[in-house]
Amino acid sequence: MQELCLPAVITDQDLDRLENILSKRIRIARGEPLYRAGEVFSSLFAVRLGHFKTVYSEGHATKQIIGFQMSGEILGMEGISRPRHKCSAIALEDSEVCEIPYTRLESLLSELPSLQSHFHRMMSREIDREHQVMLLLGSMSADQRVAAFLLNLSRRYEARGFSPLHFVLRMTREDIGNYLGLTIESVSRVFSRFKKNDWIEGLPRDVKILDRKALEDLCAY
Amino acid sequence: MQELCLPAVITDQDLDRLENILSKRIRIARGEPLYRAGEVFSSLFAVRLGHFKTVYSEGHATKQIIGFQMSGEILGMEGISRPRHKCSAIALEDSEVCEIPYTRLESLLSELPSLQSHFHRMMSREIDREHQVMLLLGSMSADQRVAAFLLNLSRRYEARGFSPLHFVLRMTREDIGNYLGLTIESVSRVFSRFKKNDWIEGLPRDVKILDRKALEDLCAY
DNA sequence: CGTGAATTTGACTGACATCAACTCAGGTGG
DNA sequence: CCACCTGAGTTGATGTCAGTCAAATTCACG
Repeated sequence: MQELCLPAVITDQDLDRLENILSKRIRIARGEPLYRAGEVFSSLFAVRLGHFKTVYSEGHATKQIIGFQMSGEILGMEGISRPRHKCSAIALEDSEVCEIPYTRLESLLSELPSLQSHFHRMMSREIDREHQVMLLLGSMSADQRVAAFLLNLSRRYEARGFSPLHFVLRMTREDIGNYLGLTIESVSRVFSRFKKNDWIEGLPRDVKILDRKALEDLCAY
Repeated sequence: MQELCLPAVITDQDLDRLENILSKRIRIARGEPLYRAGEVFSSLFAVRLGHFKTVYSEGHATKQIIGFQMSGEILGMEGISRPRHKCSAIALEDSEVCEIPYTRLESLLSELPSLQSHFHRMMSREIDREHQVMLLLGSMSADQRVAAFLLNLSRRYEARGFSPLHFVLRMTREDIGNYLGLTIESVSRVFSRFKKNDWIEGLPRDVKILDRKALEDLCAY
């Protein structure tokens, strides 16, 4: 339940109803899609366990990774506006989600003003997150992008009670590069540079942040 | 009222109430902010007349133009998640908006399921729009970005009943460059190239699209 | 161990940025 | 009415950061 960060004003009775909606759990194996671009939208999903990437694909070859989702985050909000998903959500490891049928959620929102308000904040936060990515893609150097990426993961793990300075990258260099608008090689070179500066260690997948401030200063510049 | 594209199922009585909320009009002179980053969020705004740009500013020098809004589009949704705006909305010409006090909108949404559903689709569409911008910034060449930008404007003017092939750019080259992650000079060079190819004419501000297909093919590549 | 995928590293290239000069339109004041 | 100014836009010369191509290395897994 904490995934939705429900405000305290919601009553136990309300929670029961929400619990009811959230009851259906789904397991997704590593590499498998939770949903695919083109499929009919019908539910949101709350990540319970594991990690996902969401991939936007416009027509032909062009693919863009829109974000990486970890436990407690919501998948599928981009589908609300249209009959069909325009993104795919792929599990980066064996994962588990709760399905939230959208029509049932909507009727519940009408009855629970505080849940409605919470839901709107959640969508708005997604918009805000994307603004940050646009800033990153629009005006940061390769080094700044990777630093911002690491700091973002760091903050999110910290918010979930994990170490903000030591975590495992669940995605490949290719995924990171695609997300940050860089090539694999550039991402790799930046990591090597950070390592040489003693800002991080333990690559490739296992990351220890040694000098958080250096990374922050780099982004702030 | 057509700005919100209200579904037909809403009754006249409902409309009266919405009309009530939307009654307050505000005029904004060219170059003036409708709201500024840091101000307390309290309302959404529906653009009635004119054009705006929304600028995201993180801390110090970094500014990123997030989008350009024209009549019929909604401003301020990024503020819902937080006490204060993180964007500024600046009028690109003398403009007029309707203020939509957010708390009143929220209570109305609870009462009108179809309006609620419409509002969610609107936020989702904004998320989807930003995905497209991320694709553009993450993996398109300078030429493709400018072409995509022109085609996007073209479609939006067409949807409003204006000519899709002849319109005026309300924003400067600097604004366009910032939005597309390019410099002024690069934007200018791309326009010149398009002009030389006879794909467009009538620069600088007045744009006639002569070969829409060429632009589309360029993006689709 | 051996095989293929992921990652790193190096040499070279190219697209866009940077720096700088120039053009043009609009507004102002003499 | 025109000289002047200012800011937007264009164009050219040069520089650089990240992409491309290629090879080496490490890692995961049978």
